[in-house]
Amino acid sequence: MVNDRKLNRAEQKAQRPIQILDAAFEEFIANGFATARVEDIAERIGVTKGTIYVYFPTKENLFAAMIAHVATPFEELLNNAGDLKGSCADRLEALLLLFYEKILNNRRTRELIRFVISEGPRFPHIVKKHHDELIDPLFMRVQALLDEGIEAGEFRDGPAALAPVVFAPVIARIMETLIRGDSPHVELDPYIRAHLDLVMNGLVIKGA
Amino acid sequence: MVNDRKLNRAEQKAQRPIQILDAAFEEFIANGFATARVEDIAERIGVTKGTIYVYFPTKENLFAAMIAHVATPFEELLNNAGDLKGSCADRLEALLLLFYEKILNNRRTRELIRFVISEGPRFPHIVKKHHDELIDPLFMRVQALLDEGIEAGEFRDGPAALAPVVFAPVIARIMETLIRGDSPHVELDPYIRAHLDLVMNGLVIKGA
Amino acid sequence: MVNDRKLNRAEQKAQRPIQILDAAFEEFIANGFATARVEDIAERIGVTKGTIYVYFPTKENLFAAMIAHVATPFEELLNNAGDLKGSCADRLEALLLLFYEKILNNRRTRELIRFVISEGPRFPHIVKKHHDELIDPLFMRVQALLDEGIEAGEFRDGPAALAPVVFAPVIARIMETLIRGDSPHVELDPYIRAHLDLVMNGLVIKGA
Amino acid sequence: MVNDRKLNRAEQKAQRPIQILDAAFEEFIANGFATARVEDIAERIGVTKGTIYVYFPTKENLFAAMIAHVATPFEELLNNAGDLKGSCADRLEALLLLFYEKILNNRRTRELIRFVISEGPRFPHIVKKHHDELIDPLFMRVQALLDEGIEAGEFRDGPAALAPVVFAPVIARIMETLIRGDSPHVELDPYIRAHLDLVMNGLVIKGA
DNA sequence: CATGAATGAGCTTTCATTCAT
DNA sequence: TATGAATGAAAGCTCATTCAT
Repeated sequence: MVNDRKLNRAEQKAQRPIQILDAAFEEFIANGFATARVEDIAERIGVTKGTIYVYFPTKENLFAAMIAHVATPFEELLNNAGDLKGSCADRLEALLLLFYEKILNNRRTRELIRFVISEGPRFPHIVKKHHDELIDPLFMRVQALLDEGIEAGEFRDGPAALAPVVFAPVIARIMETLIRGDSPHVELDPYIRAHLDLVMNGLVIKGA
Repeated sequence: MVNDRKLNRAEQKAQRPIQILDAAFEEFIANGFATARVEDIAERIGVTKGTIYVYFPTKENLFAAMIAHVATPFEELLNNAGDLKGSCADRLEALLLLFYEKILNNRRTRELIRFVISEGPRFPHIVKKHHDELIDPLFMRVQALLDEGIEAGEFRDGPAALAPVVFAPVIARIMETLIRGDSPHVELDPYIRAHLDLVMNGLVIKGA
Repeated sequence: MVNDRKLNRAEQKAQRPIQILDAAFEEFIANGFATARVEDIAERIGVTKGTIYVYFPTKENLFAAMIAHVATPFEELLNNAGDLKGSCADRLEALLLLFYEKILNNRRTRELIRFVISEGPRFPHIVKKHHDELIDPLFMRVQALLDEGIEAGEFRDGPAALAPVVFAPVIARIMETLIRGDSPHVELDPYIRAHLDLVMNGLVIKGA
Repeated sequence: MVNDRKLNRAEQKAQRPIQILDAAFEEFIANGFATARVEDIAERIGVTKGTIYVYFPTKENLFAAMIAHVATPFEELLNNAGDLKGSCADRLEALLLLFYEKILNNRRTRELIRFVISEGPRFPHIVKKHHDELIDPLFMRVQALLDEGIEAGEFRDGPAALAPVVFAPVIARIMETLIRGDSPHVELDPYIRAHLDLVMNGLVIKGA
């Protein structure tokens, strides 16, 4: 019991920075960097302003730490993307579906992209980090698969085999979600089906 | 010359609001709504803070007016989009090229989209207006062409014929431009070619 | 006709300062000196800010001129007060009634007193002027009549024969009107009757 | 001494709002609501602007709180007024003397009346409160005593028995004090004597 | 560690005043 | 004379940040 409580306290303290970062995430997406108030972040977890400054020296610093915090799951995503099996077309399809599930369908990743667009001009390192650690690896992953498919004679060797274009509908859907929230113009399932259908018909060599 | 001077007073007055809106556009995209300073907007056109308030009662009001100001060219765009000729495939291609030229390649339109994403949560009417007057008409225009192509037997009647998916690479490219500025990962020409290639191969019935 | 119009124009110009002072009076009583806006004063007479400054160099100056303007009728009041006839008691009664009619019942005089109280601390010369030209002469007038009545054996020679006390109900009624506006606690007629009754019973020697 | 220091923190915090209200009182009577500067209020107690806003959300709010603060002593006054003994005439005299002492002779009460007159048009709730809680109860108290005296055969049953008229010299004297400050036209003692003398001679039935 | 009173720089907004026309 | 665009000195208010407890 005593042990338990001690552990809890210690654990609770260890949790504090994470609580703060989570609260900061919510407050920053709701209000943007400039408009969000440190006091409101503190209030979300039932502490006072001063406490935030125990853990983070400035608001800017807190913002950067929050970005790093919510960007963490990417590594996992990129790792999972390596385990696919089957034909190149099957793997491309699986990869795109994985992106819909892990990027679009994940609030943190989605809102991270909003930060990149809205705060990017004022926080260039966020943009750089976002590309170096998320976008570029994703594109490379897709491009590698496209190249492999061409080599294997599965995909047409045309200009169409450009990762950013193949990937574009995922991006566009994220944007729509960021802008419209949860009342989309077109349901997600038909959207994904149309995306895959277009890519498969546009890329795959029919006779193959 | 004499004429120039004669018109000066009246003209300058008529120009002032436009000067302000243009300056506001620059300052707001550079700093966002909350961070932009009214004084800096004034300085850009060589007047003082007070002058801004002669024309716009509040900063928020100025922001909204600026949005309306930069959104004006849309009407022109949508009008131009009606004059296309040729097969459905040709017209779809022409339409997409027009979008690249008029939307992606137009700084105002591009940055307008950044505002929609970054300030949307705090200015919901901007989002609504943007959709009602820009996005929805564009999608409807594309969808109408897709439907016409299917009816005419030019396009496959598959799930792929979904306007947002066909249009997605334009959106994705805008996003990349917003984020990376003028140093793109992939050059624009090959990107466009890949987009059109994918769409044509994915949609058009080959034998036709 | 031509003559008529010319005269009108000239007259109209001569009227301008008076129009401004009247408008200033209204605006200053509605909002106080600090809160009243020069622009609103101008608007009341259908001109623009600049016009006010053609006639009055500063807002403060305008305020002082307005005070002098609305204080003008006092001279007339004090002159009228000299023409009374009859016994001292009759003349005291007539004098008090005259005050009710000319001071209480005159919006300009009433509001002038509000200015003395509310702006007095910031405009000491208004207070001085108000006393030298209005209050002191009035008190002296009343006191002279009281002294005359005592001399004549009409009034008791007691401490009660103090002008400010005899005059007090007029002042108190002005205050009530300033504060409550047009919905008095007690109607004016019974109030005046009570005032005169008290004074006559308190002052006049019954057997006389 | 030790005690002094121990209580310091908690006490100082508890005192802060009162310090602010007292400072606000001084600044507002010196300059009026519109002209008074929050920064000057802060300076009076050796803090900065921001501190005021820790305790009061707006200047207007501070003003209203200040009014409530200085109006507190009224309750005490009205309670004291109930303990009088003796004949109706004696009690009336005692009551009027009490008013001179507690209302005229109390700077807070006096200046409160200035606020009612000068800021009343912009703060109607102050006027209402002032009447409901101060003026009306006072008049009712006086009127009750007058009625009792008439019933008891001590006072004449004439129109003179009107509380506002009987009370008027107190009001008028307050006004004079507000306007002239500490250099009155007539000394207070003879003024009060004249007031009581007039009332007693005007009201009391001599033979009684 | 956590608090929260206090700070002060900085921003929006107002408005008396000026001046070229 | 009259205008009204422009000014700029305030003033109210906010909030990231500090620090004694």
